[in-house]
Amino acid sequence: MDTRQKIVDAAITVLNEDFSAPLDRIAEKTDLSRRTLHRYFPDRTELIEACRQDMMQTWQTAILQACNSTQDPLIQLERMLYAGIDCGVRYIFLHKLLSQPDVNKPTGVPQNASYEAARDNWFQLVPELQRRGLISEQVNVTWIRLLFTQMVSVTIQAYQSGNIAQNDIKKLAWYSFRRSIGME
Amino acid sequence: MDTRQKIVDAAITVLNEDFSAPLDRIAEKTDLSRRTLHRYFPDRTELIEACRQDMMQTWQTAILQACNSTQDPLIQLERMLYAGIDCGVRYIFLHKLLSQPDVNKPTGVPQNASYEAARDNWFQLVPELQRRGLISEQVNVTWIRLLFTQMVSVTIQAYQSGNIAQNDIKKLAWYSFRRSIGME
DNA sequence: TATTTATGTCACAATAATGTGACATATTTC
DNA sequence: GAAATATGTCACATTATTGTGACATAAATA
Repeated sequence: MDTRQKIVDAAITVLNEDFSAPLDRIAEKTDLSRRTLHRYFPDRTELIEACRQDMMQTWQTAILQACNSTQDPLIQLERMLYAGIDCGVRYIFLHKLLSQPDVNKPTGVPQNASYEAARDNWFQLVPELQRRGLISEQVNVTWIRLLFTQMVSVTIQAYQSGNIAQNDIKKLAWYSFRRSIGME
Repeated sequence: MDTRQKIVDAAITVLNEDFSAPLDRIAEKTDLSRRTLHRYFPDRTELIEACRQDMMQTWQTAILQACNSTQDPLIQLERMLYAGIDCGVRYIFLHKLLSQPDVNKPTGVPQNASYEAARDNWFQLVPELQRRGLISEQVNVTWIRLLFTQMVSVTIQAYQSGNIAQNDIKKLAWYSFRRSIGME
């Protein structure tokens, strides 16, 4: 498997739990030496940048696929949740990273364009569902977005805990999520 | 206000976001010098330990109060959620810390006794509600516990976002939570 | 006011983390 | 098997972080 990707994967996992974790921690997780890690990523910031790119790419692809797979916004929402879960820690870390603007490179360049597009998809979806009366108008869009993100997080933790049947865990997540936002 | 407490508060907030954050970051948040911080806490581990104590104490007090305020387990659950929200970042960080056993001091001494008691209250509550048929037996206890924790997290983020009316935010949290675990 | 108490500033040593060069050893590719 | 490529090991300089002592200054208190 691609070494570079292996490093990014490990970095995403480690940094998601502890953003200031030393690079040794990441190298250790990949079973590579720190020296090798530095061969792929000259310094810490470049590694983080690579993570950001990777996360955005993965998420964008997943969300577009979810949107294009059907016209029904309800099913779109469901598949977006599954997409988030499939992206796993990537999804979590991405949103954590983007919500801490101080971490981002201070370049005014909006490299996020395609991500923004994906995000817009999301934001349009909820009001659409509200118009159709499927989600209560009472529930704030911000609130729903937070619930969504955290539901992905919960699901990942549940996977890791091993205390829950892996088969129906996604369905369970969808059940809890849609009810939490007032559906059905 | 108590300086020591001010430091612990800042530490909990900062370390919750970034566990390996340098002490300067915490000192900065308190508007104290790092030197002063070191006068109260000789080293990093002692500060973290103080945080742990503080968090356990706060949470234990809150949860006991919630339990003793009524006999109705349903209302107990609701008040426990409010208690978690009131504890704020404390609650989040406490559970994050306790779920990473490597971080804890390797002393086999169970200083957590009283906390454990508080935790047991929690764990007895859900099965009780399931017995009474108020929560579906289908939903796993682990899953509920994760949802609970994340709901506290969501609420705190919602507070911070400023996009949601502060008044009814707790009720909203309770609404989303109880529905997510299959109630009503 | 004199004295304690809390805090700040600065300098400093000790340790930890980062990033790089030089060279050895696998591993792959041709 | 030889060349190219990837990785490991070690040494090293640099920087960041940590923790402490010495002294100054501000604030509270007697």
